[in-house]
Order: sequence, then C-alpha cells, then structure tokens
Amino acid sequence: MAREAKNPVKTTRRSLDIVETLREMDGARLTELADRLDLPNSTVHNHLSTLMEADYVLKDDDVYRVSLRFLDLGEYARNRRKIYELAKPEIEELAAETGEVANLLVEENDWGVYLWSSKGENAVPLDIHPGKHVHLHATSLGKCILAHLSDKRVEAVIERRGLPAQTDSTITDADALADELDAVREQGYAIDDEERLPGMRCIGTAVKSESGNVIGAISVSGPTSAMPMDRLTDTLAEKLLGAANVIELKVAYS
Amino acid sequence: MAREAKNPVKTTRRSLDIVETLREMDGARLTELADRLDLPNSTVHNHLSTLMEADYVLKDDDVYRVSLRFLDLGEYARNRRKIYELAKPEIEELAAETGEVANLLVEENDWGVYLWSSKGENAVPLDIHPGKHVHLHATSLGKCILAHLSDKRVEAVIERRGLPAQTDSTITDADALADELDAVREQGYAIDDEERLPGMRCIGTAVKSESGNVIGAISVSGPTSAMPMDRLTDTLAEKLLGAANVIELKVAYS
DNA sequence: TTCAGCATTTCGAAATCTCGAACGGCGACT
DNA sequence: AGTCGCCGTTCGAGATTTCGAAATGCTGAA
Repeated sequence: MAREAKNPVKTTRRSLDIVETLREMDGARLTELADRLDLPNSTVHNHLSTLMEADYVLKDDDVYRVSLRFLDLGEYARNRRKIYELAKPEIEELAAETGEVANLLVEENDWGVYLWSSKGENAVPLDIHPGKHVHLHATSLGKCILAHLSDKRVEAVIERRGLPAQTDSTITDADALADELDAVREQGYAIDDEERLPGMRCIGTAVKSESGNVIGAISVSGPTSAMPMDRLTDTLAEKLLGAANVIELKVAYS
Repeated sequence: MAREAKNPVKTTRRSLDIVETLREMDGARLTELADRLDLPNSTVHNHLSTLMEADYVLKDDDVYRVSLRFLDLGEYARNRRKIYELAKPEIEELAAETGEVANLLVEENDWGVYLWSSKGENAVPLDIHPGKHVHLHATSLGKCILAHLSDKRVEAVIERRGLPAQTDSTITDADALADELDAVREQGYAIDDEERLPGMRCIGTAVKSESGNVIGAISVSGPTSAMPMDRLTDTLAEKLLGAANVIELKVAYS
C-alpha cells in the first residue's frame, strides 16, 4: 500500500522540493537556497524561473518566495469538502462558547488536515492553521477518524505514515492504538492528553455522513491547566457531540 | 520585463499543467486527462504518481484530484501578508453593514489576488473566492492598486498581462487607463461599472502602508440594480474610506 | 576604478523523461 | 463461464532535457 511511483518524474519532485524549502526558509536568495539544497545554483535558477513564469513563485527584490497561486488551488481543494462550509459556523460557536480553540480536521492521503480553526477569548496561541498536516494517531481528531475507518485502512495508515512519537505520551504502538480506538468508538469522543503537543489537551468527535462514513472530526483544544479532565468529559464532550450532530444534519439535508 | 525563463524546466511545467487541468476538470480519470492534454497516458500516469507520492494529488477510487497540500502552502503565502489578518474584521463589518459582498485584494506577480471576501445579507452569488486571480485593470480594486504604483510598474503590468476585455465596458486602452488612474487618485476611490462582470458594480479604495506604498485594496460589490451611482459615491465611499483608514492605522501600529 | 559577491547564461555530457506497446485486472455482455 | 473491451499500469529503447562547471554580467562597496 506504500504507493511508490514506479517511474518517478524526478524533475517535478525537485521543483517541489525547491518550493517546500522556500517555504521552510520563509523566502530565500538563490545562493542560500542552492547551498541548502546542495545543488548548483544554475539548476535552482532554472527551476525558479520556470516556477516564476507559471506564477507559483515570485521574486521580491532578490528574494524568492512561495506565491498566492497555491491559495487558489488550496481553496479549491478545501471547498470541494462539503463539510467545510457547513461546519464553519459550528466551529465558530464552539470557540465562542468555550473560549478555547475549536478545530475541523479531515483525512486525506492518510494524513489529518486542518480545514478550519477558530480562536475563542481565552485561546492560547497554537501551531494549528488551515492546511496543516498532522499524523492521525497523535490527535483527538485523528483518533476519531481512525476509529471509524476499517481495520484495513487503519493498517494502511500505520504502514504509510508510521506512529512517530510527538511527545512522551503519543501512542506509538499499533495494539495500544487499536485499544484506544475501541474506547473512542464506545465513548463517542476521543481525548488527546498531551499526545501531540506538551501542555495541550484536546477533545474531539467524529462527524459522519448519511451513509455512516466519517467525513471529518471536530475538537476543542486548550492548555492542560484550563482543561481538567472533568471539564473535558462533562461540558465539553456534550457541547462537542451536539455540534457534531448539527453538522451531520446539515450535511444530510443540503 | 516579460520575464521568460531562458532554460525552462519543461517537465515541471508539464506537471503543473496536469494539476491545473485536474482542477479545471474538477477531478478526472487517467484517460480523460491524457486525452484532454493530448499526451500518452503513460506520461500522465508517471506525473500523477509522482505528484501523489509528494501528496499534491490524491486518488479517489480512479479519479485523480488536487489535494489539500496546496492549502498548506497557500495559507502560508496568505498569512505572510500582514494586511490579511488586520483587514479581515473590517471586511466582515463592511459586508455586515452594507449587506453586499466586501473584498480584500492584493497585487502579486502583476495579478490581482483576492485574499478575503465576505458576504452580507443581501449578497448575490459571485465568482469571487480567496486565491482568485484577476486582471488589475478590470476591477475597482485593481485600479486602486495601479493608481498608487509608479508609471513604470503600470507599464510593466500592461506589458505582462495585457488589457483584455472582460465585458463591453472594460478599459482596454492604455491611455484611457492612465486617465482613469488619475481620476482614482483624485477621488480617493475607484468604481468598476460592469467592467469585469456584466451586471456587477463595485467600489474600492487603496490601503497604504506607513511608508505610502499600496499594500492592498478593499471593496464592496453588488448587482447594478442594488448599487445606484449615488449610493456608491455617497454612503459606500464613506464607509469604505473609513474602513481603509482603520486598517492603515492597524498596519502602522502593530 | 577596482573588487567582491551574487545572479544569470552558456553549452556539452549525461541522465532523464517520453512514448508506443504490451500486460493485467475488472466488469459487461453474450 | 467465457469473451470482449476498457482502462490503468509497467517496460524499455530512443530522444530530449536537464544538469553542472565555468564564464559572464550586474550591483554596490571600498
């Protein structure tokens, strides 16, 4: 299942590497970039000119940057997900009511991808932003999604993306994960107790389509200090399940 | 200035073509796509496998699609613009107060790119969405931006992107455009009277940084019937200039 | 004016992509 | 069941392209 390209187009991969490195470096000059990638600057230059011509990269003075062309395609990909527009108001409400950060995540290519995130009044700064990719096993959201996929799919996800530790508490064992998923199915929600980020707790629940497939998951996250276990399993779980239910109805009847 | 790549990396361009076509077709099977591009399916297949491996494309059943990886890069590019987060609340307020559609646009690579758009109560469906690229000469927003660029830059934009007609009313002559830009500078706002879309009117104004450079433009758009000229030059112009002023202050002091 | 640093261009060798053809899986129709 | 046809995938030889060292050109500093 580890979908590897048999006849890979290496040039394309190199171009993509250049774009990704540009992003990591938050913009860079030609030589910096070529040094970092350990490529001759002529090669990098050729790729960059091509990417510029196609509008995927731009040049501020002598600094190359990732362009907004990606936003065009990215927004298109986001809006193809019916759940996005329908869940947004509920996420906003969750954030407002709880004061914390509320999120919407979907699965794609065996990754978890945030589609939306909203900050409540007491929200602490987090590294979550739309488009962010995360491992499914290390968040409450991801665990909710895994809990509603077939065993085969879960295996495939583990195979392709692994179970890397993000913190000391991350579940890194396939059997332990299977047990956790059982618990999630029973409870109806998942908790992430500092499994992705130290000091952060999170409660999530799955959102299913009419036909019973998971189409995403929603959550509320906050600092451990503001999220005692009884608050999670009490008020937050209830609010969350209610919101998920509203979203499911909207998805079914629209 | 017509930046053309001297040693273009054609393979990369082909990959990008494939992604863009995939988007145009809203997902496609291998053969459909290969037919449309007039390429052997093995070539298309190689590109698609590579793009899939890198996560920029995904496969639903047998249908290839643009993936959310683009959202990650796109949101990054959007958030690099300071004006984005700062202007968003003002755009929301404009939309709420006017009931129409309010927008934020920036210039990039000689295109106008929408960063945000908000629908008010009476808003009609439009083709505007974040990431959308438009010609600068055919919108009120674009004209505001051009009005605050140097003559040289304006020439460069015309040279690179042309002045194609979008409707019967589009300004397609460089001299006429120069006159219009003079008027915009004098008035402090620009009007688009069905110049981009038939039946749509729009009023926009520039947002400038402390140092006096344009960093974007904001606007309100609606159907011609709901946007009589006196409403535009009266209430809407005033609201718009006020909002631009607030944004400029935020940008300067944060 | 010279120099240094960097971006850009050149050009031949070498690696890569392209493309036609063959393979194999799947479902429809007989 | 069997056959046919469609489509996605694999393969390999040939053609094109990319790569990369070095030369050139540009810009700003000394």
